[in-house]
Amino acid sequence: MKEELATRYNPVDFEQRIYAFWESGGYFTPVVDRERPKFSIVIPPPNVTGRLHIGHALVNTLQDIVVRWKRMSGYNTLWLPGTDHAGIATQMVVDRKLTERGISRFDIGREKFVEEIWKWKEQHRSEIKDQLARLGASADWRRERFTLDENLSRAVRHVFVRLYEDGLIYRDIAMVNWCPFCRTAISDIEVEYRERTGKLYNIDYPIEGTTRRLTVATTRPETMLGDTALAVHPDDERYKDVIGQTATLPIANRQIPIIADPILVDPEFGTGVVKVTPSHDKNDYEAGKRNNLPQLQVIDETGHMTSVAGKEFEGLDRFEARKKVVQQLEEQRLLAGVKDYVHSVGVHGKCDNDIEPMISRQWFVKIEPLARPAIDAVRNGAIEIVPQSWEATYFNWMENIHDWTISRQLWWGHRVPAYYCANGHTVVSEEEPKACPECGSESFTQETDVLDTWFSSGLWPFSTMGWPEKTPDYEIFYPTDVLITGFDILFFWVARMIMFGLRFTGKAPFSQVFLHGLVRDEHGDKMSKSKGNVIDPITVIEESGADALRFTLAINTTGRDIPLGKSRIAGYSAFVNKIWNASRFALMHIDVELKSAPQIDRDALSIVERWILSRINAATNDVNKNLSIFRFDEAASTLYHFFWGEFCDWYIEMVKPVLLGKHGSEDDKRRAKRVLLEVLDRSLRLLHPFMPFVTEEIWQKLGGVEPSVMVAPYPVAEEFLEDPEAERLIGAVQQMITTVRNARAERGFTPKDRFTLHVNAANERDANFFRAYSYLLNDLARLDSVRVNETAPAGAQQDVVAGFEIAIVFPEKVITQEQIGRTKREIEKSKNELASLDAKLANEQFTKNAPPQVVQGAEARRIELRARIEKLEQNQ
RNA sequence: AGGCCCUUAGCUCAGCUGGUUAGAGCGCUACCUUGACACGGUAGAGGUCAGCGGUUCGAGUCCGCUAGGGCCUACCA
Repeated sequence: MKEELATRYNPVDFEQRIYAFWESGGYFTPVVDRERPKFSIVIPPPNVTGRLHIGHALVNTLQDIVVRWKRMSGYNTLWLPGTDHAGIATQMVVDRKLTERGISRFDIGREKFVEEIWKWKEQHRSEIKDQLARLGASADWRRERFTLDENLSRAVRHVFVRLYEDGLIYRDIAMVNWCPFCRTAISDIEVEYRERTGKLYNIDYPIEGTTRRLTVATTRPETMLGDTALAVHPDDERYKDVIGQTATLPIANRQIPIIADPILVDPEFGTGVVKVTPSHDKNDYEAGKRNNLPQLQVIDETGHMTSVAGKEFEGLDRFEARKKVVQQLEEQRLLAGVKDYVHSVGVHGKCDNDIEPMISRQWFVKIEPLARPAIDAVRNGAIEIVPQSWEATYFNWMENIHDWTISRQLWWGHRVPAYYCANGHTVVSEEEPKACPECGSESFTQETDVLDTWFSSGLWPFSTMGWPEKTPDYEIFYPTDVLITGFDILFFWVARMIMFGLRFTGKAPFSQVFLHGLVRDEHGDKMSKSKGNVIDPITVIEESGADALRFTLAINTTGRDIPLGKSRIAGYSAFVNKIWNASRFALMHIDVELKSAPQIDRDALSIVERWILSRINAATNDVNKNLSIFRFDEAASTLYHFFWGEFCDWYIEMVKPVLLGKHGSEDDKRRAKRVLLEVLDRSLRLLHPFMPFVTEEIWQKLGGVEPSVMVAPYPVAEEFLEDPEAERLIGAVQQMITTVRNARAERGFTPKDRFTLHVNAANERDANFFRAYSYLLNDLARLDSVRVNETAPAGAQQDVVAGFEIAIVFPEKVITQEQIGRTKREIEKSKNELASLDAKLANEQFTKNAPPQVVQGAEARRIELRARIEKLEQNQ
């Protein structure tokens, strides 16, 4: 035998050593073999911007559970890891670092800045890898990818060119969401809306040639400098007469038309008059186009006022300009009122600055033709979303999808593969063109915009496999099987992968999507630095071990939010400790190695052994079933209760007398050791996907054939291990033991006091069982003897347990008040239940309509209740 | 405004196609240092399943309404 397990469970002692053992053994790497059934999955690539948080710990734990389970179940398994260049996020972080050093990115220029990011990226990539390794992620690091790798970049250019040639990518001047802080356009879904209490300003616009004024409400008075019309509803009686007249725009003193627009104006809302600012509001932009209104840009791309806004406003920050406009309106007595107003404001999710709608020239993907097949794929079942309720959200978004703004005015990312020749012609091609096909010019400048990060991550499942080349990896491992990710990136990422995958590979990139919930604190609140409830996974791993963290995450993953707190982790850390100690106990007695252990002779097993094998078989069945439907919580819970509640609490206690030589023969002992080894081995293999480190550390001591538990076969349920008789009899023994312990505690006896237990068995087979296995009752219920089918003396406490009449003979008749009250309550409860059962069984509708087993169950229960009531009444 | 989801023990949650006595973890109470484990063992207390109505022989589970909460999308002059 190998050296023994350490006395204390201390994960820090072995987790990193074990990970190195796996990695050097090459167990994470699948074979390149087209014949073997495969299972493949790609990681949602973390951003290269920093430390992994608890959400990463969750998503990667879940993936690793599935991956280890599939690998052990015989699949040629690939888990492909990697990182995302995360355009804006990464550029922002590096920019900030430079600023701390007193350097502006504009000082060093694009090329140098991008070099800086690459340096920074390289360092963080390895940190991310290390952190995933600490978690136990069995990803194939030999295939690690990065979205800016040469191969992946080629895939991006290829897709861009094909979409352009198909007319699905176009360049246009349009109103987009602009972040004045990041100085780039962003797409609609990158805008987050925040409820905010602002002000609603009522501004009077004098009508030219009259004394009448039209009052307009706005939350953004500074944009009035760019107004080019006022609008009313054509059917609004109040304003019919002013349509076609002109109003004076205050401050700017420009004349603007009063127009009618039924789309823009809701006569029920506010004053029914709207100011129209085509350059700085989405709806006004559309209205401007409908009515041929001029566009006046008064705010620039940095959020400052332009010269168009007027001399005294030029260069002012938009919020400063707001104050100044309000002040001037007040002075001119044109401010009709100000009130607090709660509305939602669009901010850029990455930097939290207010979005500025802005007209600019951008690249777009015409998305509707891509969305249609992606909707169909989910609708016809080619892709299954779990939990299914997310499908509604998916359809709702996909069916109302808007064109995707893909260009970003950043330096970090995939540069748009469009080239402009000296004569202004545009050439879109994967490589820089030699000559312009239109004019023959050989001088080109490449588009400076880069692509939205999600454009490249949308190709992730196949670009990482070598596509557009038909590489062996692509042919073997694509499409992938499952995608596991958070619901928060359903639109950003999942939907885009489906659209691109279908269009370019002709296949759905995965057949199942599991969307997990958000990790929250133990009270269900969002984790945030300001609340101080953030749990750092690496700290947890250092304190409690990766296995405890993983198990806690798994057993709380239901498809909704996942509450996580210190006390929970402590609870499952106790479980890992329990596994450790139970294994230590087992290893003290086990004296053969797995690889040389003799076959178990099924016919020679004791009932206790048949029972535990039947139980682990049921657990095995349950775990496999639940893993296949992503019920990580159920699978983990089953293992928890099997190992602790059945294996430790009952089985180990039941075999102790045999192992310690207090009961049975040497043969019995040898067989008990063999079964103990069997159950421990199966348990460790079952538990391995959830807690890979501790199971490996222990399993190594068992001397198995395989070099690692991670490549040992995952147990599958076997029908011949099911044993209803053993479950019935051992179940009865357990209930009897509990009943005796209960009576002992309630009558105030100590564990040293011994009693006699009488058991009545209706048939000889059961009677023989109780005679042969009386040592179980004697030992675990602390009895002096068990009498089978003998008449119990008067005064014994009678009961019916699991269908057997029992009687406990106490050394003296001690009945406490507690006991009397309890018996009364028990009798009353049983009588109530009996009454309702009687009524039920008397009802023909029930006996006729209910399934036979339900009726039979009710009848059996009635018989037991009657017997029990009779016995309990004798105790009074 | 539209959609999705939630309301079950003190706390956080399970309860799969409706079927015996509604479960778990943590917390709580009492007892126990028994030769794997006090990160332990044994026993126990604790629930009108948000409310109302309906379908059914039977509802925590299905349907409708009401109240409260969360999330997403759209809009907000």
